[in-house]
Amino acid sequence: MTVTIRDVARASGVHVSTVSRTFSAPHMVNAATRTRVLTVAEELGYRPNRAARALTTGRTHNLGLIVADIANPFFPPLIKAAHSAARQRDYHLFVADTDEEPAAEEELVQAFSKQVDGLVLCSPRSSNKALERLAERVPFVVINRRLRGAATVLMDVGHGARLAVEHLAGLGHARVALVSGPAGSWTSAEIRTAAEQVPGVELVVIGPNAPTERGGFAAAARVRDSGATGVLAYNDLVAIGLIEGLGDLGLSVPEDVSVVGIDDIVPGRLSRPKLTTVAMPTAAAGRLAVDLLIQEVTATTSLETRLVIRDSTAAPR
Amino acid sequence: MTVTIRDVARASGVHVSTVSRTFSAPHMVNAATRTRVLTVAEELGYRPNRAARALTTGRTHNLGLIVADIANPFFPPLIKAAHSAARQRDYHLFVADTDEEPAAEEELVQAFSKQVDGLVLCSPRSSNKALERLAERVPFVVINRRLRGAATVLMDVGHGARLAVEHLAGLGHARVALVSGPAGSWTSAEIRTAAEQVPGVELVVIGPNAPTERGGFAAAARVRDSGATGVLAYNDLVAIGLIEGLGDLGLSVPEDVSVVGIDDIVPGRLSRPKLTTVAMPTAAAGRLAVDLLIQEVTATTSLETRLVIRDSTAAPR
DNA sequence: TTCAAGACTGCAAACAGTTGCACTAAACCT
DNA sequence: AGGTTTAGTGCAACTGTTTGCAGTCTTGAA
Repeated sequence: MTVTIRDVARASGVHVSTVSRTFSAPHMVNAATRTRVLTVAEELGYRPNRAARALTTGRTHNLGLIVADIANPFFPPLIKAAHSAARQRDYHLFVADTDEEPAAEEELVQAFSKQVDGLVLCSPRSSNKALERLAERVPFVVINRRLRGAATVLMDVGHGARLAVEHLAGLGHARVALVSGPAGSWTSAEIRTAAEQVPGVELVVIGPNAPTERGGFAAAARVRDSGATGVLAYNDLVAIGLIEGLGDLGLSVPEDVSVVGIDDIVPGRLSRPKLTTVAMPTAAAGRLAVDLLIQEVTATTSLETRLVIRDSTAAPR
Repeated sequence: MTVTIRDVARASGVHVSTVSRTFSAPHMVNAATRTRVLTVAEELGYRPNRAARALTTGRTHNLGLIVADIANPFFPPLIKAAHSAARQRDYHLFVADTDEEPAAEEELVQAFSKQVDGLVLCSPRSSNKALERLAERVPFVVINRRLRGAATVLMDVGHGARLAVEHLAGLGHARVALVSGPAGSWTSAEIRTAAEQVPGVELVVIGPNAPTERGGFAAAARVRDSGATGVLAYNDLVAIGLIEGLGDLGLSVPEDVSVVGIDDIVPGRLSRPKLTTVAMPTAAAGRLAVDLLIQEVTATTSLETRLVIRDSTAAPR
């Protein structure tokens, strides 16, 4: 049925080990034999069975990527970039979704451990010690979370948040609301610390909030009541929801309130007004994580973020 | 290093075959032995190696999903649903992106063939004969394309398009523009045929266009010149681009022109005006495709679409 | 001419599991 | 009591590939 290395060996009159070598160590086999084997293999449609190969070599040439929610617009560009980086080096990529459940995370890591050479974990929610335990089973790199001992890829939201608040300050906003994310989120803390350090603006924190449109929508009244004229939202979805909520309260953006989001997801570019936001280098992060994994280097990288100014910010009235 | 079936066998005083059976055929082993093996395995942290298992059984318990572009908002909900369906039955999912290149498609199918029990191909662009050839190597189910002999999951865009045009007609639009997609697209043809069948409206086709915002933006002038007051766009991105383009020409939606999109992607819900659109059951399609694959049934399914009326359509002036 | 080195290639033992077959006891029938 | 079934377990071959070792054949040098 399926054509194996033995079929190729038989058909080309050499031993299986020679066939094996023409694929995994071509320089060790005579040029003539090599081309003969290669053409026979081509004719027969032979492709080495990676699973079998993995058995002896211990390398599967597979990688895994675990995210909280595939359908969250933040992740697809990251997944795409990771896939492309993996593909370039002839790796295949498992993708998995934890549905925001930390338990699923651990389960998935375990399940993948024998089948991949490494994993990329995006913003993992598991405890430090759980992660340390898992690190013994399979190498991984973590995106968007600090974890000593593991390779990490960070996106410098802090810097981005500061840029955003400075931008608002520069426009003349003296009172800025921070519509924060879920309690205990590493990113949320990072944003807050950075935002607080900008001189000349009074920061009022509103939250915690769900990291969704609804979260933003629900925060609208509190934003209005805060007296802030500028807002930094936990992410673009929150920002979009907030803009809609403010609209329902009769406040328009950017005329009455300026809003800046974080992430630079596609819907932010498409919604009206076009969202001013902190662009996260998600594609770069995905690509880099995969490269680190394949090269087996343990490093901590911090990727730069930048501010994308569009139509949701302006000078206060 | 890594704990194998032999370690478990030794530690629990039975033969490897018994350990093997306690995992893959528990009813064949004595209850007492079974629990003993199980606890030992747990202590040692043993997990069966799926790749090794695949070697003898021929089943990998892996599935593959190939899409044109992971970052296109149309796909993530489908991927997520496919993943969740796979996970429920203890399958792992490879995800791959062809970057819109048919050649990559064939290459990926080949590369995956030995490593998966089946593949899901979303809107494959390869030729019929290429697909037929590939079908010999690995079972697959096709989404959004008719292919005799293969299991297919269709979403009935035709019906959706008809609903959309009827909706416009019902509002009083007598002349409707169809801003079509790329030449040769199955979907595009499907939409057109259906739209033409609605009585009482004059249909003008504008296209082909790139299936992106830019494609829609670029078509704005031709839409204005067509004299149509209602528009059905190839997809939501095109619709959003078109709305922006019309805006730049001084035409507002829905006051001057009504626009309906297709797909019901997230940005359509978030942009202003909120887009009236034909909802595609992408999640259902992903889930179903995986189920068909796992159950190895060859069926042709057509999923219903429905019209979601929001703010981008109204009666003409 | 003889030897050593080098280039290829074959042999066979892994890798981590599964599974048909054979074997042993115990239980069940007449 | 003797034969038959049945449950449980072990044995060993097999899956497709890699790889250390050993063997053969050239080739070049002394």
